[in-house]
Amino acid sequence: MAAARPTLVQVADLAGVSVASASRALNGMVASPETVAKVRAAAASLGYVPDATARSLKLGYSQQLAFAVDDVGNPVYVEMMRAIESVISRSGYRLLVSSTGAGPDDTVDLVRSLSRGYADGLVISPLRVTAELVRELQRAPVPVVVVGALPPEVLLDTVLTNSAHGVELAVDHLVDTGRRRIGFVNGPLDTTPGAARQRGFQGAYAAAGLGADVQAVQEVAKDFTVAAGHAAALELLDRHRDASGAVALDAILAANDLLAIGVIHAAIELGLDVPHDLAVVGMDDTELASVFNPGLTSVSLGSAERGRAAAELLLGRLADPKLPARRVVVEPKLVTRSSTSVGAAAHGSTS
Amino acid sequence: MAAARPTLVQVADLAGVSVASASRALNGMVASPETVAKVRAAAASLGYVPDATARSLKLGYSQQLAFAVDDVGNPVYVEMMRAIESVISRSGYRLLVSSTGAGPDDTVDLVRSLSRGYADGLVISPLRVTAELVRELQRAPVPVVVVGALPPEVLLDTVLTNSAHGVELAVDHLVDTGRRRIGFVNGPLDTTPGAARQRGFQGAYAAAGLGADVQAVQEVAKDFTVAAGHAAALELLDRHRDASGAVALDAILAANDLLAIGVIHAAIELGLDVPHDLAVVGMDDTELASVFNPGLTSVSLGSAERGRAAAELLLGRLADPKLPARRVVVEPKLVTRSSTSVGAAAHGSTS
DNA sequence: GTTCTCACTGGAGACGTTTCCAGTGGCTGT
DNA sequence: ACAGCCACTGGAAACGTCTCCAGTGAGAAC
Repeated sequence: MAAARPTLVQVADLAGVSVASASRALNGMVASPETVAKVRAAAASLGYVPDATARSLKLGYSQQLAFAVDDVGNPVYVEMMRAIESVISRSGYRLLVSSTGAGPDDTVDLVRSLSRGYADGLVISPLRVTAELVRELQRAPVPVVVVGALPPEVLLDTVLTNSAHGVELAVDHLVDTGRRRIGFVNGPLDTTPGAARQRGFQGAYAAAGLGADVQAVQEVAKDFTVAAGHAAALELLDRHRDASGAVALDAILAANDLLAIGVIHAAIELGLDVPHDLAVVGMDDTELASVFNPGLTSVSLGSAERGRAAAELLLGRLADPKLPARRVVVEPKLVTRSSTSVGAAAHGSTS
Repeated sequence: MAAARPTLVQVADLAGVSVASASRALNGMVASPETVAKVRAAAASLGYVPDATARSLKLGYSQQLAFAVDDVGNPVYVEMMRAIESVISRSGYRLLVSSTGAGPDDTVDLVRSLSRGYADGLVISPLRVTAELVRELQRAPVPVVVVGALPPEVLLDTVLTNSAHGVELAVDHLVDTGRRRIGFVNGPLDTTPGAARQRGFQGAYAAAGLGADVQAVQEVAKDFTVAAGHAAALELLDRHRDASGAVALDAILAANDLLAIGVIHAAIELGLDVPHDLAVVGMDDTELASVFNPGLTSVSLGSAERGRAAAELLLGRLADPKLPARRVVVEPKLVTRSSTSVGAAAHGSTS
C-alpha cells in the first residue's frame, strides 16, 4: 500500500550531497544556495518529510503537550481543551488528551508516565488533589501547569479562578433581587472545586449585609452531573418546607451548570416556576447556560480564558524553565439570565 | 530540578549485565530468573522508565492515535472522542486530538503530516469531503478510519450512520403524531451530514404514506450552531404563514440538536408553544437533548457507538493491515421526548 | 607566492532502545 | 568421553535525525 517513507539519506543521495548537508539545507543552517536548491528539489521529488520520532529522540523534545482531566464530558473541560489546543497548535505543538476518569491513582500514573518523554509539558485540572499527586507533579520531569487550587506552598505554575468570590457574586445577586432563603447544591466536598465553593458559600453567608433574615442551607450532590443535581435538589427542597408543607426556599445556587440544570428539572417536577418561585444560578457559564430554557444565570469562571492562560504559562515555561512559579487568577463574572430575573429578558453573552 | 532520566545503560551497569540482557529482562523475553530479578531491582532503584521516543524510533510505531475533527466544540464529537479514548487507552494507545477548524486545507495538511510518523493511525470525521482530502486519506501512510460518508468507490474503513433513515424516522414520527406542515432546518448542504440529511428529507417526503396533505419545506442554516438554527427558524417560520399571517408550520425537524435548540428559541420568541403549536425534533441525541427543557425529541445517531466502532476498526486494522476495507453502519433510533409529544412525559434514556 | 580567513562540506558519533548473531557454558544421551 | 542441544548471554548494528569536528578549496591580504 503505502511505500516506505523516504529518509534523509535517500534525499541526500538523490541530491548528491552528504546527509549532514541535507539536514543543514532543510533546517536553514549554513549551506550554499546551490546545495539548498538541490536538496529542496530532491526532498520535494521524493515527498520527504522528516520523521517526528527520530527528530524527537535526537532533539530531546516531542512537540507534544498533554492535557489531563478527569472528565472530558464536562463542557467546562471541553472549552478549556479547545482553548489550549488553539494556543499551542499555533506554536507547532500537538495536543494529547487523557481522560483520567477512574480516580486519583490513574492520575498519578499518568503524571508518572510523563517521564517516558512523550510530552514536553502538561496542563492538568484535577478534581481531587491528593498529597501523592502533588508530590508527583512536583517531581514531574517536564513543566506542569495546574488549573485549579493547590496547597499554597507548592511552587508550580497555576491558573486559578476565584470561585469563592464567584459564589459571593451569585449570593449577592440573589439577595439583591430579593431572595432570602437560599439553598446551595454543591458537588462533592473532597474535590477542589467543591471545597472552594463551600468556603465561598460560608463566606458569603457570613458576609456583611446579610442579616439574620437570610437563611442558607446546603446539600452535597454525588458528583457534578445533571442527575446528581436533580437528586440533591429534590432532597434539599424536601427537607426545607414551611409549616404548611410548602417549599421554603426561594433560590438555589448550584456549584456547576450541570447541577443547576438538574436543579431546574427538580423544580419543574415539583411544580415550581423558575425564576418566580425559585431562582436558580449555575456556575461555569458554559454554552449550556446561555442556551438553556430558561436562560441560566451563571457565574463565569472563564474556562476558555483559563485554558488559554494555562497554555501560555506552559509555553512560557518551556521557553524559559528558570522562570519563577507564576500564578494567574481569572476573576469570576456574573452573567445574568432569566433563571433569576423575574420577567426580565436574558442578558449576557451568547458564546 | 528534575534529574536526568536514567537510561537502560545505567540500569544494565547497576545490575551488572549487558544492555541486551537488561532489555530482554524488562520486556519479558528469554532471560534467566536471576537476571530478571537483578535488572528489575536495578530499574526500580533508579526509577527507570523506558523512553517512549527511543522505543518508537526503534520499533517503528508510536502508540499514539489521532482523532481529527472540525469542531471539538460540538457535543457529538466530544462524545465520539470520549468513546475513542476509552477504547484505545485500554490497548495502551494515547489519543492525539486535532481540531482542524479553519477548513479543508487544514485537514489535508493534517493528514499529510501523518507521514511524520507521530501517530499510528487516524480517526477522522470530516464535515466536508473534497476530492483532495479523499486522495490524501487513501495515500496516508497509516491506517485511517473515516466516520461519515465517502464516495462509494473509496476503499477505507468507514463508520456510517444511516442518517437518511434517521430523517425518515423523525418525519414519520411527526406525521404519526398528526403534524402535516413540516419544516426542515438543515445545515450547510456542502457538508457530508447536510447532504445526507437533505436526501433523507426528500426521500421521507416522497415516501409512501405521505399524502398530498403533507407539506415539507426547507431552510439551510449557516452552520450547525444554535445561533444559526435560531436565524434559520425565524426565516423559515416567517416565510410560511397562512392567509391570516399566522405561522403555517406545525413541526420543525432540525439536522442537529444545536440547530433544534435554536429553533425552539425562535419558536418561543414568536410566542409559539413547543410542542403544542410547533413540534421540534433534533438529531444526534446528545446529552443536551435529554437535558433540555422541554426534553428534545431527537434521532440518536449513536455518536458514542460510532466512536467506539471507529476505534475498534482502527485497532483491528493495526493488528492486521491486510484486512479488506470494512464498513460499520450504526442504525439511527428515535428518542421521543416532550418537544413532540403534547402533554406526554419524557421517554428515552438519560445518558 | 605564501599564508590566513572564511564559507562550506562530509564523516562520524550520538540520542535510547530493540534485536540479530555468535558465542559460552552446562547438561543429556550414547 | 564426545557430540549435540539448550538456555542464556554480550557485542554490535540498527531505527532516522542532528551536530560536532576536521577538513576542503577559493579568495583576500601581504
